Amino acid sequence: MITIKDIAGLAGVSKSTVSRVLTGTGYVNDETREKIEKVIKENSYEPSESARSLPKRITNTIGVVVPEIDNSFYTEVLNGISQVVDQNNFNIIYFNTNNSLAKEEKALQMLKAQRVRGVILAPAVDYSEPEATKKLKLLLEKINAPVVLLDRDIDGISLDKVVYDNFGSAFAATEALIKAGNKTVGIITGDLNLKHARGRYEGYLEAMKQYNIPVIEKYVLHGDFMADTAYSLAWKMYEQRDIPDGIISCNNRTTLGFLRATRERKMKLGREIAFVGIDHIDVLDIIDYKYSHVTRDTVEMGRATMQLLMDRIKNPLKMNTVQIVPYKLVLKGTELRK
DNA sequence: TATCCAACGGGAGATAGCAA
DNA sequence: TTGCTATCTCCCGTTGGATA
Repeated sequence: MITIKDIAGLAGVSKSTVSRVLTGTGYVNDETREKIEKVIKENSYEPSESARSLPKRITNTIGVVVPEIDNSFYTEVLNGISQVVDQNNFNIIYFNTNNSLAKEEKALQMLKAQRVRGVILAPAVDYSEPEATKKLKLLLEKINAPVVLLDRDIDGISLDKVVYDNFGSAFAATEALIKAGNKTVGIITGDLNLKHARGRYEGYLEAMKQYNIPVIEKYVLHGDFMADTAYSLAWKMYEQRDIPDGIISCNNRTTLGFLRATRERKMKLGREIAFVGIDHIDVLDIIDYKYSHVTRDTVEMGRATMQLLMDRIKNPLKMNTVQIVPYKLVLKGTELRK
């Protein structure tokens, strides 16, 4: 690896003169500057960011910790984050925790060691246990950099956050089914140990209550936000030949699992079962697959999160901000059972 | 004005010193 | 001789102060 010392040796100057050329500070003779720039170009030298951060004790690196990097929701959010990062000449380190608390703790430890400028955290778990929350608090304090929560909220920790209207989105999905004339409405839930999953379930319950539609327990399919689980639950429901008029699913993966089972059972959406999913699945647009859903601007959600972090870096003393990302109902006819 | 020296900081790797 | 711990050295780029 070529270092500033090598460049200095090749140019016949000290490394501090090279440093002044790199930073554009201090006095450097024009002839010497040109000579150094020539050597830098010839050797494709690029300064080490980690070494640059040593004297300043800060970096221009942002740590992003997400629970499911393979979930298209997070890839779209990361796209938004990257856009703001690029505009501000920062760098990103990504960590995927696979919804594991241990991996999340390890990621945060590593971000502390990297002396990152800020952290965007989409928590792996619910932190419903006070001990776990206390441990996370300590960990975040040690990082000594601003943290913004993404998508998943944590009770008992005061931070900037960008979260989704989970309650409202599930309410809207359920209401759409009810307004379409469906008399029985079911739900494939997420993992109800998670706060955002409970929020969506409560939105469903509230819509049912407001429209005086009874919640039938057998139509409440307890999932975990994973496609395979939703697939098994839907398959089992079809096998028993006892299905509700309509059903909502609580995230993109749940929708995929449900749609797979529906296709395999040769059931027709909007004819034999009405359906509204939470989250848009862009790959289905490619094959022009139409299904009603509640969507949100995920790229904008990423941009807003990163912008919030930039604001916090610039103004550490400002009041905490909570941004709630709005939902949008997109009806394609599958909400209506004919 | 132009250039150099040395300190800074955290971590990795090397070395020294000690006990078993 | 081996294993462990403590200490030292080096790495990197930046920067304040010294020097020519």
